[in-house]
Amino acid sequence: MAATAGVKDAVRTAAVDLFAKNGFANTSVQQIVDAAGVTKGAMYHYFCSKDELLFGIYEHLLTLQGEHLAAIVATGDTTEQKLRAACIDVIETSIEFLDEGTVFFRSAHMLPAEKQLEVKHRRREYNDQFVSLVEAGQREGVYRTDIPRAVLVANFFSDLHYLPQWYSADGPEDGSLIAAQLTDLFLAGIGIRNNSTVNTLTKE
Amino acid sequence: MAATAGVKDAVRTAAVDLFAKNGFANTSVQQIVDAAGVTKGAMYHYFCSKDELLFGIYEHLLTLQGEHLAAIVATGDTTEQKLRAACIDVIETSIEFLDEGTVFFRSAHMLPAEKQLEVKHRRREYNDQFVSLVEAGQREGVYRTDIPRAVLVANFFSDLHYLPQWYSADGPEDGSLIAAQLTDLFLAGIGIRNNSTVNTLTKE
DNA sequence: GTAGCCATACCGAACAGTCGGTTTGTCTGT
DNA sequence: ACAGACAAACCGACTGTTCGGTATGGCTAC
Repeated sequence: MAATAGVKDAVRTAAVDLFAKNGFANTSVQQIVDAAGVTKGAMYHYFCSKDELLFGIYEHLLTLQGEHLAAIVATGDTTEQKLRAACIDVIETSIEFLDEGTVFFRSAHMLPAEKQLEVKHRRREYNDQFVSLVEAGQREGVYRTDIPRAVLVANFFSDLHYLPQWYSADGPEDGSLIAAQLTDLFLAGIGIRNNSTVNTLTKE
Repeated sequence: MAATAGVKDAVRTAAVDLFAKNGFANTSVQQIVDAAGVTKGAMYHYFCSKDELLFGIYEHLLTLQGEHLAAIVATGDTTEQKLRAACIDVIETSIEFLDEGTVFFRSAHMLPAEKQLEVKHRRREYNDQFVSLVEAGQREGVYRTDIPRAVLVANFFSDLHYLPQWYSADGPEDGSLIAAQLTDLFLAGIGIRNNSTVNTLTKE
């Protein structure tokens, strides 16, 4: 089943799949290697622990989304364009890696304390960049200031957490459409006025 | 440490605490009974399994929030008043039982499949009642109809899921204030126009 | 009152199974 | 012959649960 060249990938794929379906603690190393079509010896030749398998999932997502956000911030767009692009991107990425997201939000506490700190730190970096965008928008007078920034931002990140719980790729809705809709709801909520733009957005 | 009369309560409290802090799978029965100041024998005299301990947490929250929502729906208020009250209540309840919420959203997949189904079913009941309120508001022309109801509602429930991850009781913000703010953000997002009312709301 | 009876509450050692990880050995290409 | 890539057997630690047994306290018969 696994590609001839690619024990690592086969193990990773199987691990994400099983972790998402049954949870990290309920998935044994034996189940993973069976699903990947390899043996424990092969797996431990490439990965030094089960924890590392889990941490790899976090690494991958955090790096990917961090790079995306940095690229968006570095453009010459307006603050509003940047924030919208950032929202759309992170939702679309979360949909693309839905299984990873499931594991991410459910099993972070299973990581060894040291790795948990690293994840926390890197998430904070993402969060801070995001907050900066909102702050800039507030200074420009386009976002409301009557609610703490932390609450405004939490209101958006919550969508990412919940996504793996309700979104189904088999559903009638396309990922990009959902991304546009959730982004619109968020921006409508934090805007000075509620200018609905979702109808034009979904066409571009 | 445990009240002289109350092995059950002592165990329950300790279990919620440890499950929230270390996760269900990482908490051994021995740890629970040690923290509760009782023995395993005593615990298994009252609870037939570790799973039942977990399920009890779900039962409690689901029953409580279900009753609250039913009471709100049964009032003679307008749809808008009902929806606002429902939002405020469920956020406040989630803050009051923050540890339970942590366990709820993180460890549901650890339940035996049969119990998982029951939880799913009862959550669907809550969800359906909530959707009905939004639907009524749409018919009355006060909520937008350009985004699927499922997305509108998911956008709110997501806040509940995320709450245990960022809200801290030690923080500067009061629970009721956060509830009003998050509710306002949600209602502003789904409203035909974005009428900010949070300033008056937090005074009432 | 008090002796006998019994249900309930509780104890804690032991069991049986599972798991992550390691050791040892084999095969293959160079 | 030697090193990297694996396979298979194995180990020690830990877990949820069980179960034989003890302590307590109320009820009944006399």
